[in-house]
Amino acid sequence: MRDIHSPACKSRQQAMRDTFDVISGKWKLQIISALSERTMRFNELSRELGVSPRILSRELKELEINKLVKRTVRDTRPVTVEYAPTPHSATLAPLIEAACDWGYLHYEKIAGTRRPHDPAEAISAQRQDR
Amino acid sequence: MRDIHSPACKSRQQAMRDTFDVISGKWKLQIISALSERTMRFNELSRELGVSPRILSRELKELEINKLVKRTVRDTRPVTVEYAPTPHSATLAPLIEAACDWGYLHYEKIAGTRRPHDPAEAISAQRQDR
DNA sequence: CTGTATCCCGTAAGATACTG
DNA sequence: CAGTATCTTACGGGATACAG
Repeated sequence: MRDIHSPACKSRQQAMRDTFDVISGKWKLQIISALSERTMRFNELSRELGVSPRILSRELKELEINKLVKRTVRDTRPVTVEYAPTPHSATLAPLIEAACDWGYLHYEKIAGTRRPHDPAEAISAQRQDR
Repeated sequence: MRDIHSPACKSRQQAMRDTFDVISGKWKLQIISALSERTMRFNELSRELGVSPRILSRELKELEINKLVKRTVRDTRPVTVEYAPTPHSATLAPLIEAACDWGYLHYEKIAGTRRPHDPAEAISAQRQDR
């Protein structure tokens, strides 16, 4: 949170954008979390998270490009594919921690300052439907 | 990054989703960063970030609902409106730090494993084609 | 089983013009 | 200056069928 105009902060802003380019979207962090718990095959992961094959396939490719999941073809019959977390995906832990912590903090802030009958309402206020 | 199935982690996942519901989108964190540097008026902010009035207006409203920016109408002529960060927006600092840090780390990881002439290419690889 | 190919929809985001 | 109104496009995401 420094001068947005300084070269140093241009980089910071850029780094932040890079991060969110890589991990944003509905599924990426969920996939990483799930695989961090235990490795899974394609369909297993699909069922576990409730994500359609098309989306899952795309997300896994992107994660693999960024070295955040490891894809292993197992020579079974029929062939199965095992997806696993990587050392690099473990480095996301602090970010995930910070995100969780802030989620709790924000909930307290918002829910705590509103009348009792509408807790957590503002938290998703920006999403009309869903 | 614990058991995704445990009750504790259900809450964690939820907290993470809450966080990203609030700060996701192309502009929210950029707005907060910019305002943390110095308070700005509406058009100033618009030009500074290169975001259209329509989008900026919407983003600022959402941020205000979540107590992440403070809107102050100044009694000038014509009327001007000053946007400022809040104490609550300052609590995002650790998350922003973590995101910046990971962005750098990831850049090193990806760029470092690629041929010198295409740095940062994989970082946005997932957005190129399609 | 592991994906791909199609088709569809809602929403984020941009461009531009306009109002108070 | 501070927004709002309209229009348009791009894309994320979902459903389903199907291919290897």
